[in-house]
Amino acid sequence: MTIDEILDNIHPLPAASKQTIKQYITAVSYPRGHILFQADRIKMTVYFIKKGFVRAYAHQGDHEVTFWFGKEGEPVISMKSYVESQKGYEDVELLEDCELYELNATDLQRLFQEDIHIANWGRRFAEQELIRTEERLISRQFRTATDRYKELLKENPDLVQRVALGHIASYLGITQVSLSRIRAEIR
Amino acid sequence: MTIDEILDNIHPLPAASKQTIKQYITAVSYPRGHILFQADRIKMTVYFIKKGFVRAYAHQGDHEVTFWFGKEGEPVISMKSYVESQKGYEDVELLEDCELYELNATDLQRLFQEDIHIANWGRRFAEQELIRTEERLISRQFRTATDRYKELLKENPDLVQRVALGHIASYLGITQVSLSRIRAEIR
DNA sequence: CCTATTATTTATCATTTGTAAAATTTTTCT
DNA sequence: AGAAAAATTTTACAAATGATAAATAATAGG
Repeated sequence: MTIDEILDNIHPLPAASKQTIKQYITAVSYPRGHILFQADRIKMTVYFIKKGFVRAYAHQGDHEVTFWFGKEGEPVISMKSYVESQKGYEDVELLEDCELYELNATDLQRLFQEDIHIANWGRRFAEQELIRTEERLISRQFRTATDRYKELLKENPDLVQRVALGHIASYLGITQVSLSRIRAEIR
Repeated sequence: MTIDEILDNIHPLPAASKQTIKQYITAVSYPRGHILFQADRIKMTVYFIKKGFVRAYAHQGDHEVTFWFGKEGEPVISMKSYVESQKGYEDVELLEDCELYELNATDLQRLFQEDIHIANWGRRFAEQELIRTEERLISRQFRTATDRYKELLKENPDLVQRVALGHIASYLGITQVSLSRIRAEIR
Protein backbone atom coordinates (compact mmCIF):
# COMPACT_ATOMS: atom_id res chain seq x y z
CA MET A 1 0.00 0.00 0.00
CA THR A 2 1.51 3.32 -1.04
CA ILE A 3 1.68 6.39 1.16
CA ASP A 4 -0.50 8.26 -1.34
CA GLU A 5 -3.23 5.70 -0.96
CA ILE A 6 -3.00 5.79 2.81
CA LEU A 7 -3.10 9.59 2.97
CA ASP A 8 -5.97 9.94 0.50
CA ASN A 9 -7.86 7.17 2.18
CA ILE A 10 -8.03 9.19 5.37
CA HIS A 11 -9.13 12.33 3.55
CA PRO A 12 -8.38 13.51 0.00
CA LEU A 13 -5.78 16.26 -0.10
CA PRO A 14 -5.04 18.82 -2.82
CA ALA A 15 -1.78 18.01 -4.64
CA ALA A 16 0.12 20.89 -3.02
CA SER A 17 -0.92 19.94 0.51
CA LYS A 18 -0.09 16.32 -0.11
CA GLN A 19 3.36 17.30 -1.33
CA THR A 20 3.85 19.36 1.79
CA ILE A 21 2.95 16.53 4.13
CA LYS A 22 4.94 13.98 2.17
CA GLN A 23 8.10 16.00 2.65
CA TYR A 24 7.99 14.92 6.29
CA ILE A 25 7.33 11.24 5.67
CA THR A 26 10.09 8.67 5.39
CA ALA A 27 9.99 4.92 4.75
CA VAL A 28 11.56 2.79 7.46
CA SER A 29 11.96 -0.93 8.11
CA TYR A 30 12.32 -2.78 11.39
CA PRO A 31 12.63 -6.46 12.24
CA ARG A 32 10.14 -8.64 14.06
CA GLY A 33 10.30 -7.95 17.77
CA HIS A 34 11.26 -4.29 17.40
CA ILE A 35 9.56 -2.04 19.94
CA LEU A 36 7.99 0.94 18.19
CA PHE A 37 6.53 2.67 21.26
CA GLN A 38 7.29 2.22 24.93
CA ALA A 39 4.75 2.81 27.65
CA ASP A 40 7.04 5.00 29.71
CA ARG A 41 8.18 7.29 26.91
CA ILE A 42 6.51 10.07 25.00
CA LYS A 43 7.10 9.56 21.30
CA MET A 44 5.64 12.10 18.91
CA THR A 45 5.57 9.90 15.86
CA VAL A 46 2.86 8.62 13.57
CA TYR A 47 3.48 5.40 11.66
CA PHE A 48 1.50 3.85 8.86
CA ILE A 49 1.95 0.15 8.19
CA LYS A 50 3.07 -0.49 4.64
CA LYS A 51 3.58 -4.17 5.31
CA GLY A 52 3.42 -6.38 8.39
CA PHE A 53 1.61 -6.93 11.70
CA VAL A 54 1.84 -5.02 14.93
CA ARG A 55 0.39 -5.34 18.42
CA ALA A 56 -0.06 -2.96 21.33
CA TYR A 57 0.02 -4.33 24.84
CA ALA A 58 0.19 -3.09 28.40
CA HIS A 59 1.83 -4.58 31.43
CA GLN A 60 -0.74 -5.77 33.92
CA GLY A 61 1.08 -6.82 37.06
CA ASP A 62 3.17 -9.83 36.08
CA HIS A 63 1.73 -10.54 32.63
CA GLU A 64 1.03 -8.46 29.56
CA VAL A 65 -2.33 -7.81 27.96
CA THR A 66 -2.62 -7.23 24.23
CA PHE A 67 -5.34 -4.73 23.39
CA TRP A 68 -4.81 -3.89 19.73
CA PHE A 69 -3.60 -5.49 16.53
CA GLY A 70 -2.62 -3.42 13.51
CA LYS A 71 -2.14 -4.51 9.95
CA GLU A 72 -1.26 -3.17 6.51
CA GLY A 73 -2.70 0.25 5.74
CA GLU A 74 -3.46 1.12 9.35
CA PRO A 75 -1.95 3.93 11.41
CA VAL A 76 0.06 3.26 14.54
CA ILE A 77 0.16 5.93 17.21
CA SER A 78 0.39 6.15 20.93
CA MET A 79 -2.78 8.15 21.41
CA LYS A 80 -1.75 9.79 24.66
CA SER A 81 1.51 10.88 23.05
CA TYR A 82 -0.10 11.99 19.83
CA VAL A 83 -2.99 13.90 21.38
CA GLU A 84 -1.71 15.07 24.73
CA SER A 85 2.07 14.71 24.58
CA GLN A 86 1.83 12.43 27.57
CA LYS A 87 2.97 8.91 28.38
CA GLY A 88 0.54 6.24 27.29
CA TYR A 89 -0.35 2.77 28.48
CA GLU A 90 1.23 0.72 25.80
CA ASP A 91 4.22 -0.88 24.25
CA VAL A 92 3.89 -1.46 20.53
CA GLU A 93 5.79 -4.42 19.13
CA LEU A 94 6.30 -5.62 15.58
CA LEU A 95 4.95 -9.14 15.19
CA GLU A 96 6.95 -9.62 12.02
CA ASP A 97 9.46 -7.72 9.89
CA CYS A 98 7.67 -4.52 8.89
CA GLU A 99 7.87 -1.69 6.41
CA LEU A 100 6.47 1.52 7.79
CA TYR A 101 5.94 5.15 6.87
CA GLU A 102 7.11 7.49 9.57
CA LEU A 103 5.85 11.02 10.23
CA ASN A 104 6.93 13.30 13.04
CA ALA A 105 3.84 14.49 14.89
CA THR A 106 5.48 17.75 15.91
CA ASP A 107 6.00 18.65 12.27
CA LEU A 108 2.43 17.62 11.59
CA GLN A 109 1.09 19.88 14.32
CA ARG A 110 2.83 22.80 12.72
CA LEU A 111 1.28 21.97 9.38
CA PHE A 112 -2.14 21.91 11.04
CA GLN A 113 -1.69 25.59 11.83
CA GLU A 114 -0.56 26.53 8.35
CA ASP A 115 -2.75 24.59 5.94
CA ILE A 116 -6.52 24.21 6.36
CA HIS A 117 -6.57 21.11 4.16
CA ILE A 118 -4.01 19.43 6.36
CA ALA A 119 -5.93 20.58 9.44
CA ASN A 120 -9.04 18.90 8.08
CA TRP A 121 -7.02 15.84 7.14
CA GLY A 122 -5.84 15.70 10.76
CA ARG A 123 -9.41 16.09 11.93
CA ARG A 124 -10.55 13.20 9.76
CA PHE A 125 -7.62 11.15 10.95
CA ALA A 126 -8.64 11.65 14.59
CA GLU A 127 -12.29 11.02 13.75
CA GLN A 128 -11.48 7.74 12.06
CA GLU A 129 -9.36 6.61 14.98
CA LEU A 130 -12.30 7.59 17.17
CA ILE A 131 -14.69 5.36 15.25
CA ARG A 132 -12.21 2.48 15.30
CA THR A 133 -11.73 2.86 19.04
CA GLU A 134 -15.46 3.05 19.69
CA GLU A 135 -15.95 -0.08 17.64
CA ARG A 136 -13.39 -1.89 19.74
CA LEU A 137 -15.15 -0.73 22.89
CA ILE A 138 -18.57 -1.78 21.62
CA SER A 139 -17.23 -5.13 20.47
CA ARG A 140 -15.75 -5.70 23.88
CA GLN A 141 -18.81 -4.64 25.77
CA PHE A 142 -21.43 -6.39 23.68
CA ARG A 143 -19.95 -9.52 22.20
CA THR A 144 -18.85 -12.73 23.82
CA ALA A 145 -15.24 -13.85 23.59
CA THR A 146 -16.38 -16.62 21.25
CA ASP A 147 -18.00 -14.19 18.84
CA ARG A 148 -15.03 -11.87 18.96
CA TYR A 149 -12.69 -14.75 18.24
CA LYS A 150 -14.79 -15.78 15.26
CA GLU A 151 -14.71 -12.23 13.99
CA LEU A 152 -10.94 -12.11 14.36
CA LEU A 153 -10.68 -15.40 12.45
CA LYS A 154 -12.77 -13.93 9.68
CA GLU A 155 -11.18 -10.47 9.49
CA ASN A 156 -7.58 -11.50 10.12
CA PRO A 157 -7.19 -15.21 9.40
CA ASP A 158 -3.46 -14.81 8.80
CA LEU A 159 -2.99 -13.02 12.11
CA VAL A 160 -4.62 -15.86 14.03
CA GLN A 161 -2.22 -18.23 12.29
CA ARG A 162 0.90 -16.33 13.13
CA VAL A 163 0.34 -14.78 16.53
CA ALA A 164 0.87 -16.58 19.84
CA LEU A 165 -2.40 -17.79 21.29
CA GLY A 166 -1.66 -16.13 24.59
CA HIS A 167 -1.69 -12.72 22.89
CA ILE A 168 -5.02 -13.42 21.27
CA ALA A 169 -6.50 -14.72 24.52
CA SER A 170 -5.49 -11.58 26.40
CA TYR A 171 -6.88 -9.49 23.55
CA LEU A 172 -10.19 -11.30 23.98
CA GLY A 173 -10.06 -10.83 27.74
CA ILE A 174 -9.91 -14.52 28.59
CA THR A 175 -7.22 -17.04 29.50
CA GLN A 176 -5.39 -19.15 27.02
CA VAL A 177 -7.10 -22.22 28.45
CA SER A 178 -10.51 -20.71 27.76
CA LEU A 179 -9.49 -19.84 24.23
CA SER A 180 -8.40 -23.42 23.70
CA ARG A 181 -11.81 -24.54 24.90
CA ILE A 182 -13.47 -22.17 22.43
CA ARG A 183 -11.32 -23.43 19.59
CA ALA A 184 -12.17 -27.02 20.49
CA GLU A 185 -15.89 -26.20 20.45
CA ILE A 186 -16.12 -24.39 17.14
CA ARG A 187 -13.90 -26.90 15.37
CA MET B 1 -20.94 26.07 32.60
CA THR B 2 -21.11 28.63 29.78
CA ILE B 3 -20.78 27.80 26.11
CA ASP B 4 -17.68 30.00 25.93
CA GLU B 5 -15.99 27.93 28.59
CA ILE B 6 -16.93 24.71 26.87
CA LEU B 7 -15.71 25.87 23.47
CA ASP B 8 -12.44 27.30 24.77
CA ASN B 9 -11.86 24.25 26.89
CA ILE B 10 -11.72 22.10 23.80
CA HIS B 11 -9.38 24.48 22.00
CA PRO B 12 -8.99 28.25 22.30
CA LEU B 13 -10.55 30.11 19.38
CA PRO B 14 -9.91 33.64 18.11
CA ALA B 15 -12.81 35.94 18.94
CA ALA B 16 -14.04 36.10 15.33
CA SER B 17 -14.08 32.33 14.90
CA LYS B 18 -15.82 31.86 18.20
CA GLN B 19 -18.48 34.35 17.17
CA THR B 20 -18.96 32.45 13.92
CA ILE B 21 -19.46 29.12 15.62
CA LYS B 22 -21.69 30.58 18.33
CA GLN B 23 -24.12 31.82 15.69
CA TYR B 24 -25.08 28.20 15.15
CA ILE B 25 -25.43 27.25 18.80
CA THR B 26 -28.76 27.44 20.63
CA ALA B 27 -29.67 26.66 24.23
CA VAL B 28 -32.35 24.01 24.67
CA SER B 29 -33.99 22.23 27.59
CA TYR B 30 -35.55 18.80 27.78
CA PRO B 31 -37.16 16.85 30.61
CA ARG B 32 -35.88 13.70 32.29
CA GLY B 33 -36.54 10.69 30.06
CA HIS B 34 -36.25 12.61 26.80
CA ILE B 35 -34.48 10.64 24.08
CA LEU B 36 -31.74 12.75 22.49
CA PHE B 37 -30.48 10.21 19.96
CA GLN B 38 -32.07 7.05 18.65
CA ALA B 39 -30.04 4.07 17.48
CA ASP B 40 -31.94 3.71 14.23
CA ARG B 41 -31.75 7.35 13.16
CA ILE B 42 -28.96 9.50 11.85
CA LYS B 43 -28.89 12.78 13.74
CA MET B 44 -26.29 15.34 12.79
CA THR B 45 -26.27 17.23 16.04
CA VAL B 46 -23.70 17.98 18.69
CA TYR B 47 -24.87 18.74 22.22
CA PHE B 48 -22.95 20.05 25.17
CA ILE B 49 -24.36 19.46 28.63
CA LYS B 50 -24.88 22.70 30.48
CA LYS B 51 -26.63 20.99 33.35
CA GLY B 52 -27.79 17.42 34.02
CA PHE B 53 -26.95 13.75 33.49
CA VAL B 54 -27.21 11.65 30.38
CA ARG B 55 -26.67 8.01 29.49
CA ALA B 56 -26.10 6.13 26.23
CA TYR B 57 -27.29 2.58 25.95
CA ALA B 58 -27.78 -0.08 23.31
CA HIS B 59 -30.40 -2.79 23.01
CA GLN B 60 -28.86 -6.19 23.53
CA GLY B 61 -31.51 -8.78 22.79
CA ASP B 62 -34.20 -8.29 25.42
CA HIS B 63 -32.38 -5.97 27.80
CA GLU B 64 -30.45 -2.74 27.41
CA VAL B 65 -26.80 -2.14 28.17
CA THR B 66 -25.60 1.28 29.30
CA PHE B 67 -22.14 2.07 28.00
CA TRP B 68 -21.65 5.75 28.69
CA PHE B 69 -22.63 8.38 31.21
CA GLY B 70 -22.30 12.09 30.45
CA LYS B 71 -22.34 15.01 32.82
CA GLU B 72 -22.06 18.79 32.92
CA GLY B 73 -19.51 20.22 30.51
CA GLU B 74 -19.26 17.10 28.36
CA PRO B 75 -20.21 16.76 24.71
CA VAL B 76 -22.93 14.37 23.58
CA ILE B 77 -22.73 12.99 20.07
CA SER B 78 -23.64 9.84 18.25
CA MET B 79 -20.16 9.16 16.93
CA LYS B 80 -21.26 7.18 13.91
CA SER B 81 -23.64 9.97 12.97
CA TYR B 82 -21.17 12.72 13.66
CA VAL B 83 -18.20 11.13 11.89
CA GLU B 84 -19.71 8.98 9.18
CA SER B 85 -23.31 10.15 8.81
CA GLN B 86 -24.38 6.63 9.61
CA LYS B 87 -26.67 5.04 12.17
CA GLY B 88 -24.99 4.31 15.46
CA TYR B 89 -25.50 1.75 18.19
CA GLU B 90 -27.05 3.88 20.84
CA ASP B 91 -30.01 5.60 22.29
CA VAL B 92 -29.14 8.59 24.46
CA GLU B 93 -31.54 9.36 27.28
CA LEU B 94 -31.67 12.23 29.74
CA LEU B 95 -31.43 10.91 33.29
CA GLU B 96 -32.79 14.16 34.65
CA ASP B 97 -34.11 17.48 33.36
CA CYS B 98 -31.26 18.95 31.31
CA GLU B 99 -30.08 22.19 29.82
CA LEU B 100 -28.07 21.68 26.68
CA TYR B 101 -26.28 23.62 23.98
CA GLU B 102 -27.18 22.41 20.52
CA LEU B 103 -25.07 22.68 17.37
CA ASN B 104 -25.92 21.33 13.95
CA ALA B 105 -23.05 19.17 12.73
CA THR B 106 -23.80 19.92 9.09
CA ASP B 107 -23.27 23.61 9.71
CA LEU B 108 -20.14 22.75 11.63
CA GLN B 109 -18.75 20.72 8.76
CA ARG B 110 -19.16 23.68 6.48
CA LEU B 111 -17.29 25.88 8.93
CA PHE B 112 -14.47 23.34 8.97
CA GLN B 113 -13.90 24.07 5.29
CA GLU B 114 -13.98 27.83 5.71
CA ASP B 115 -12.04 28.61 8.87
CA ILE B 116 -8.74 26.96 9.78
CA HIS B 117 -9.19 27.80 13.46
CA ILE B 118 -12.53 26.04 13.52
CA ALA B 119 -11.02 23.12 11.58
CA ASN B 120 -8.36 22.80 14.27
CA TRP B 121 -10.99 23.18 16.96
CA GLY B 122 -12.86 20.27 15.33
CA ARG B 123 -9.65 18.27 15.22
CA ARG B 124 -9.04 18.85 18.91
CA PHE B 125 -12.65 17.96 19.64
CA ALA B 126 -12.26 14.61 17.87
CA GLU B 127 -8.89 14.01 19.52
CA GLN B 128 -10.31 14.61 22.97
CA GLU B 129 -13.22 12.29 22.32
CA LEU B 130 -10.64 9.79 21.12
CA ILE B 131 -8.70 9.96 24.38
CA ARG B 132 -11.90 9.67 26.40
CA THR B 133 -12.99 6.65 24.40
CA GLU B 134 -9.60 4.98 24.69
CA GLU B 135 -9.69 5.54 28.43
CA ARG B 136 -13.06 3.85 28.64
CA LEU B 137 -11.70 0.92 26.64
CA ILE B 138 -8.58 0.63 28.77
CA SER B 139 -10.61 0.86 31.95
CA ARG B 140 -12.85 -1.90 30.71
CA GLN B 141 -10.05 -4.13 29.56
CA PHE B 142 -7.73 -3.72 32.53
CA ARG B 143 -9.77 -3.08 35.62
CA THR B 144 -12.09 -5.33 37.54
CA ALA B 145 -15.75 -4.41 37.91
CA THR B 146 -15.07 -3.68 41.57
CA ASP B 147 -12.33 -1.18 40.76
CA ARG B 148 -14.41 0.44 38.08
CA TYR B 149 -17.32 0.79 40.46
CA LYS B 150 -15.07 2.40 43.06
CA GLU B 151 -13.81 4.81 40.44
CA LEU B 152 -17.36 5.68 39.43
CA LEU B 153 -18.21 6.28 43.09
CA LYS B 154 -15.26 8.61 43.38
CA GLU B 155 -15.67 10.49 40.08
CA ASN B 156 -19.46 10.69 40.03
CA PRO B 157 -20.81 10.13 43.53
CA ASP B 158 -24.03 11.95 42.70
CA LEU B 159 -24.58 9.80 39.62
CA VAL B 160 -24.35 6.60 41.64
CA GLN B 161 -26.95 8.04 43.99
CA ARG B 162 -29.45 8.93 41.32
CA VAL B 163 -29.13 6.28 38.64
CA ALA B 164 -30.81 2.86 38.74
CA LEU B 165 -28.39 0.13 39.80
CA GLY B 166 -29.28 -1.93 36.76
CA HIS B 167 -27.88 0.79 34.51
CA ILE B 168 -24.67 0.94 36.48
CA ALA B 169 -24.35 -2.85 36.52
CA SER B 170 -24.70 -3.08 32.76
CA TYR B 171 -22.20 -0.24 32.41
CA LEU B 172 -19.76 -2.29 34.49
CA GLY B 173 -20.48 -5.40 32.44
CA ILE B 174 -21.92 -7.41 35.31
CA THR B 175 -25.37 -8.31 36.59
CA GLN B 176 -27.22 -6.29 39.13
CA VAL B 177 -26.89 -9.17 41.58
CA SER B 178 -23.10 -9.08 41.24
CA LEU B 179 -23.07 -5.34 41.77
CA SER B 180 -25.08 -5.80 44.94
CA ARG B 181 -22.48 -8.32 46.11
CA ILE B 182 -19.72 -5.81 45.38
CA ARG B 183 -21.52 -3.10 47.29
CA ALA B 184 -22.01 -5.44 50.24
CA GLU B 185 -18.28 -6.27 50.26
CA ILE B 186 -16.84 -2.77 50.10
CA ARG B 187 -19.30 -1.41 52.67
C1' DC C 1 -49.27 8.01 57.43
C1' DC C 2 -50.34 3.90 55.11
C1' DT C 3 -50.43 1.04 51.13
C1' DA C 4 -48.91 -0.27 46.60
C1' DT C 5 -45.23 -0.29 43.68
C1' DT C 6 -40.59 -0.36 42.55
C1' DA C 7 -35.80 -1.04 43.63
C1' DT C 8 -32.31 -3.48 45.94
C1' DT C 9 -30.36 -7.20 48.54
C1' DT C 10 -29.88 -11.91 49.91
C1' DA C 11 -29.99 -16.93 49.31
C1' DT C 12 -29.57 -21.09 46.63
C1' DC C 13 -28.04 -23.62 42.98
C1' DA C 14 -26.19 -24.21 38.13
C1' DT C 15 -22.88 -22.69 34.88
C1' DT C 16 -18.86 -20.60 33.43
C1' DT C 17 -14.20 -19.37 33.85
C1' DG C 18 -9.80 -19.58 36.06
C1' DT C 19 -5.58 -22.03 38.01
C1' DA C 20 -2.25 -25.45 37.95
C1' DA C 21 -0.25 -29.30 36.11
C1' DA C 22 0.20 -32.95 32.84
C1' DA C 23 -0.21 -34.58 28.09
C1' DT C 24 0.20 -33.71 23.48
C1' DT C 25 1.41 -31.32 19.38
C1' DT C 26 4.23 -28.19 16.80
C1' DT C 27 8.42 -25.80 15.91
C1' DT C 28 13.33 -25.17 15.93
C1' DC C 29 17.87 -26.49 15.60
C1' DT C 30 21.56 -29.60 14.66
C1' DA D 1 15.45 -37.15 10.53
C1' DG D 2 15.62 -36.80 15.48
C1' DA D 3 16.12 -34.45 19.91
C1' DA D 4 15.10 -30.49 22.52
C1' DA D 5 12.38 -26.62 23.25
C1' DA D 6 8.28 -24.14 22.83
C1' DA D 7 3.43 -23.79 22.13
C1' DT D 8 -1.07 -25.62 22.63
C1' DT D 9 -4.55 -28.63 24.44
C1' DT D 10 -6.60 -31.35 27.95
C1' DT D 11 -7.76 -32.60 32.67
C1' DA D 12 -9.19 -31.92 37.39
C1' DC D 13 -10.51 -29.01 40.68
C1' DA D 14 -11.48 -24.32 42.80
C1' DA D 15 -13.39 -19.82 42.54
C1' DA D 16 -16.29 -16.46 40.56
C1' DT D 17 -20.44 -15.16 38.24
C1' DG D 18 -25.08 -15.78 36.57
C1' DA D 19 -30.08 -17.04 36.99
C1' DT D 20 -34.02 -17.38 39.60
C1' DA D 21 -36.78 -16.48 43.30
C1' DA D 22 -37.70 -14.79 47.85
C1' DA D 23 -36.95 -11.20 51.33
C1' DT D 24 -36.21 -6.65 52.54
C1' DA D 25 -35.90 -1.72 51.79
C1' DA D 26 -37.06 2.53 49.53
C1' DT D 27 -40.22 5.46 47.01
C1' DA D 28 -44.50 7.40 45.34
C1' DG D 29 -49.40 8.33 45.45
C1' DG D 30 -53.55 8.79 47.82
